[in-house]
Amino acid sequence: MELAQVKASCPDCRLSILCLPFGLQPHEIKQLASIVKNRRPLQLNDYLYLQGEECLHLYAVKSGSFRSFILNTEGLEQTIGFYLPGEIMGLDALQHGRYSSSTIALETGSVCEVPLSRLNELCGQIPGLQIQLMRILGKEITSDHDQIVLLGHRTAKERMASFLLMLSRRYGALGFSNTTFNLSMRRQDIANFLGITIETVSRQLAELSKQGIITVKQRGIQINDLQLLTIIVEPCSIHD
Amino acid sequence: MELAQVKASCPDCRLSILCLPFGLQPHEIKQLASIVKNRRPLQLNDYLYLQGEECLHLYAVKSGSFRSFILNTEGLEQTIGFYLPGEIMGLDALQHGRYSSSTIALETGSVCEVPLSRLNELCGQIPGLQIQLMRILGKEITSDHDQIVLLGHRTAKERMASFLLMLSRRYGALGFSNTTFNLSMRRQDIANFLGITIETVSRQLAELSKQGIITVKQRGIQINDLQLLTIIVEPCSIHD
DNA sequence: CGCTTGTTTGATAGCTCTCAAACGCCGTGG
DNA sequence: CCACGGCGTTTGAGAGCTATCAAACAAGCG
Repeated sequence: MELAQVKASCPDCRLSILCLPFGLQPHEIKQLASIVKNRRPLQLNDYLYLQGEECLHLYAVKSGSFRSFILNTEGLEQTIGFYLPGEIMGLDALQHGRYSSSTIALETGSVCEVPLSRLNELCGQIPGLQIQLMRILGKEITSDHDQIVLLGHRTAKERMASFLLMLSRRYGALGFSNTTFNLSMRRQDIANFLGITIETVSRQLAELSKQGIITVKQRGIQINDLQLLTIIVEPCSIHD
Repeated sequence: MELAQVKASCPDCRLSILCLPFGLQPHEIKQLASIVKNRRPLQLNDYLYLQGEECLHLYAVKSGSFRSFILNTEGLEQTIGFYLPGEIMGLDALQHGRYSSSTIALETGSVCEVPLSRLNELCGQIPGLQIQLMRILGKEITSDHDQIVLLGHRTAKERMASFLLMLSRRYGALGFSNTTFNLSMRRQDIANFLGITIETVSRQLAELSKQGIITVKQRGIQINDLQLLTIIVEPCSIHD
């Protein structure tokens, strides 16, 4: 039995400025909250949804973190992305109404469940909600494009630096430290996401650590020099 | 002076089943057509829009083909995707209202210009249009995810085969031959898109040609064995 | 015909993968 | 409290794929 199918409280949620309610009037946020439900918390390795499943809901991360991945014909996982609080999951189902990836909890976490049909109705009534949904979709697209550039044109060191900077920015935007954080994913997940092997991830982290740019303690990451990390990603040299 | 700023004729357009009008009622399609304008044709290497420019319009390809790319801090182009007739360009601007990539004509072609503000209004009035726009955005996201998988986990040969199959499918969907077509892009564009070098593109095409799977004559491609090409992309082996 | 641009082909170097083994953390159980 | 085993991670050595560099080749055009 579902225990926690209670109404969400978007008006009081500290994540609302990153999430669907952004830019809406208080009464509109209440309308939105009325269709959103809190799902029972998920534990490590619980599936939020499965690839191929009919998509009836989008999900917003309330707490914890998630990993989405695609299974190829050989049955191998290929990690597509990670989700942190305030981010929307399930957007890849909008084309055909079925999730084209699976999403799994990387740690204990909770999500808000948004019924797709009700959301579509509400978009017709609240122009600002439609705009914000478009913005979120646009963000997904631009971040996918960034990932395409990363995978197409970056070395292992640059990928690793870029990954750490991306997490730094996202944690920072959430109000957490942008220099000290814990990785919620395994090395294997990072490697798969970056299109390299876990050995290469390990070696690049060791290298950055040896240079003093970061400090690594298991899942714990401390960035000692954000600027150096940025320079690795964007050499800014002028040779064409 | 703009010469061809005439109204678009979505109701008569053979691409409408692939494009924004899909699923709409005839009178709704007329409404849509009333806000869409035909822009003057573009020639090879004409820019449709520039990265960083304010986004006032989305564009649908009417004829020809286009390439979108991102300039990195070193001034190097990184090709994000190619657009064929019926496809929508500019979606990556929905996040911030500015194009995050540039798009350029690969040959003489024409586009339909869709004012973003009018489109948003119309989405509020026509639920089906909002749905279809979501579907198109979802398609962009899933195809970006496919590209992420390709760049993250595929060899040069698999990338080349996958690229040809993708074009085959898209040309087929347009009613053209799915086995014989001309590449509108240079080898350099293909290489950049696939995250490999032009020499590798050339070698892989030569290899596929030597195996008799395809026949290459300059830009002309003929696929002699679609099934073999598919097997290269999806080995379907069962080892985990 | 010569120039420019784009493509193909060849030889070598280098980055990352693969394979292998050691290491460390952490739970369980004696 | 400590031994043990499982899992994830780190480290090392060698191979392989693709990039790089170089030059020949083809096509289009004045």
